[in-house]
Amino acid sequence: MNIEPEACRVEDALGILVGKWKPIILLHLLKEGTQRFSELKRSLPGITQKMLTKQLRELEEEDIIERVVYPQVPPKVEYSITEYGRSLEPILHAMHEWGTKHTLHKRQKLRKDSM
Amino acid sequence: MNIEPEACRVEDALGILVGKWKPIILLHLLKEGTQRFSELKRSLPGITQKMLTKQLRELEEEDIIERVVYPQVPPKVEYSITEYGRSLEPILHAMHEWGTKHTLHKRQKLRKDSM
DNA sequence: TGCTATAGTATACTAAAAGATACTAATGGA
DNA sequence: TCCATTAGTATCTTTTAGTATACTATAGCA
Repeated sequence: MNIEPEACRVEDALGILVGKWKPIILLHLLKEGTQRFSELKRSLPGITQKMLTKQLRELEEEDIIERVVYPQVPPKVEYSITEYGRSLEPILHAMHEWGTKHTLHKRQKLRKDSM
Repeated sequence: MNIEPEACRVEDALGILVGKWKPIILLHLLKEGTQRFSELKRSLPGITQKMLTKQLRELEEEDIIERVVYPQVPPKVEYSITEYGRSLEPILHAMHEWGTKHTLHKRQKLRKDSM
């Protein structure tokens, strides 16, 4: 792994995953498959329309998700993970694994600190 | 992988890695081993003292790095990755791998768009 | 005596991310 | 006729992240 500033690409992956909502959006699309805008919104309690739209547009821009508009009223727009987007799965998985262990670690630390 | 909001731990890993400087700091410590504050600062062109201190403190707080102060003047403080911190390596590696592919992907997309 | 080096802290500032709230178009149904 | 529905925009405010710059203590050295 070449970590020289010019060659280090860790930031690229990070840049795509970063944001309060992006990881959850991706995990949902990975798990549930194609989802409508309103379905995603319901799955993400607390997100505003504006934020959801923004995150989706950014992910679309990077070819991570695909947006399909059905020309009907009321509107219907479906989002799904692209094949390319699926390649992020190992990272998300590694982070989830680590996060689970981290929770234990923190818990142990708390116990130790309170002794 | 359980992605339910209460059980999803992806954010934990992300939270630790996020920041303009944290990944680079970690990669440097992983590659070079123990480093003094000033060595790190020289390795991170553009970072301010305040930022470096802040990032290091946050990483220390999470047990990712260890800080050792030598009681001498001028001061000497050494930072190194903990065993626990090393467990982040798979994530960093996966991100680096992905980032490398992503660069190619973007390049191909640009070529396609300009046709 | 005054300078350098080290690892910081203090204060003020700017920029970016996120949140709150209100608004829109067009159709189908009561 | 009026209301609900959907997938958004438009504006504004707040919060957080990051930058710039100046300051500190103290030993050793010229």
